[in-house]
Amino acid sequence: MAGSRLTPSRPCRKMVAPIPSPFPSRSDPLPMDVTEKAQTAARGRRIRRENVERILKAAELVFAEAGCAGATMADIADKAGLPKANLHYYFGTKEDLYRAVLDNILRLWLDPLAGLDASADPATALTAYIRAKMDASRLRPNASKVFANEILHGASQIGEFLAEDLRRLVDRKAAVIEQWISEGRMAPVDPRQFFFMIWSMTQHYADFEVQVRTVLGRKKLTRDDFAHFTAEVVRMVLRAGGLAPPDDPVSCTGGVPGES
Amino acid sequence: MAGSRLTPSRPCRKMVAPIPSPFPSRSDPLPMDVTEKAQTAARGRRIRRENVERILKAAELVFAEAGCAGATMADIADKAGLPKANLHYYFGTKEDLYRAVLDNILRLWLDPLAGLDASADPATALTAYIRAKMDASRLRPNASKVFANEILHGASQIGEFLAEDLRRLVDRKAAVIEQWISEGRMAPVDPRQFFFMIWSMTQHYADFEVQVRTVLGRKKLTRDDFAHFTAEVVRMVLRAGGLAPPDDPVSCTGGVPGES
DNA sequence: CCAAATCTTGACCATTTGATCAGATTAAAT
DNA sequence: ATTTAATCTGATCAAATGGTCAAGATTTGG
Repeated sequence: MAGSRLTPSRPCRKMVAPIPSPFPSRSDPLPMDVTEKAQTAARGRRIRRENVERILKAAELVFAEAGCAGATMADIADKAGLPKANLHYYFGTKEDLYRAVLDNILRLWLDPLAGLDASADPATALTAYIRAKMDASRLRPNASKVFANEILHGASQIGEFLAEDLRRLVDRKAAVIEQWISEGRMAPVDPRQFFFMIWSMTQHYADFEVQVRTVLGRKKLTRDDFAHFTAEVVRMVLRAGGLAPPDDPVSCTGGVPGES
Repeated sequence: MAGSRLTPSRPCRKMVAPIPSPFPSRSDPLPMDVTEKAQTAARGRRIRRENVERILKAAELVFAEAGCAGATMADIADKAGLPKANLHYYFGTKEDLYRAVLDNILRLWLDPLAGLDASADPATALTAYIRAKMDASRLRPNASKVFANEILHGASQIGEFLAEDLRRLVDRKAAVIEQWISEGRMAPVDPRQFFFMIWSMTQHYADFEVQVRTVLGRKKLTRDDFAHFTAEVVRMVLRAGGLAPPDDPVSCTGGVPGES
């Protein structure tokens, strides 16, 4: 279990906490005994699986709304419909729970980009990528917010993820962009800045949703609103990359598991 | 003074707190007596002015690093080099201090966009705007982070600012873009989405600095790094708006007061 | 130089909140 | 059925933290 007895370690306040491993770790259900048969059990035990799921869902919501420090175990417990002591039973500490929520999100984070293939048509591939990201912003805004919050406050929990997994993936995909450029199929751009552009623009619609909504004078953003945003983002990004819009064989919108 | 005796009001946790007025309010130094001669005094009293400045600076840093809920008065006091009780003397509550920090930032927020003039050359005007925003991200990253954090968690403190001041300004400047479009000087884009693009891209370099730095493998982002980012952002945004790069009479970088 | 106003600050609360635990309850295994 | 493992949970605690206060120090105004 993580340090918590002797060193309170100030859960989320200053975040000098230990940085977790990059990916393969499964950090949520540890109290079974000490993490040992957590793997086998995580699949088997029905009750455990259901409760873990419920807690993670509630936690993502609360962490998104209040940040790591602002979230309270009591609030999460309420939203999950379980007594507070139960959260500590499944997840040792608040920080452990926070990390578990982050873990889920990280997994989700790399997927869309991983699909970018050099052999595809640039405009088509990028359009699909942007759509996937916009879908994620629409369907999993809380995941995006938790991630944004973590980065915003120093990424002390996911430093290794950024430096290892994400960095590697970006290196690989930057090569794809560079290849397209060298083949004359795209305007010359710094591939990494190009990715930053796509990330910031698409995530903006989740992280800054309140601002978007308010400036637009909307009460609530609808599916149609998002369709418009998506089309507009695609247009602008493609032009930024010196690309004509793809033939658009069919306006498939991809899709992400989703929560709301 | 704000409610704190009977209704703890949970400062930053859930943010159901009262929304401040849009702009003309000066919410920082109220303990003098009850805000009355705050205005005249704020200018006069030397000690007060210096301490208020010191506290605000430290507060912006801590709020940026830890968020509103994660920040502690003790930490801010340390960074400001003053005893904690002193903060409560100048600013009533933590929430008041947070609002004062936000107030400063909001003022800073509208300025660059306000300069966008319809009579100017689109490419030149937008380039200047983007540079101003990138300078702000480089020189006042903490301001950007505090703002981002506030939006991310529901903007309960600046709802009125968004709905009134910012909305109005955006409406006015969207008209400028639309005019340029109708004059055939820009590609047709949704002006508001275009602004979102500029905001998200430029603020990304402050709010997500850790990610940018880590993915790029840098230890620290230099002035040159930012110059490169800026050039790249300008290029991409202009292309997105169907604009050729401006003649660039002189590569003036504008400038923002700055803190670091 | 005196008095009023302003500022300073260590000591001190009250509340919040993460975390623990032991006994009760339920599910799984034999 | 009986034992073992897993789960539940109310009560409780200790630390962290926002906020208060009153006495003292300093500055300002006349």
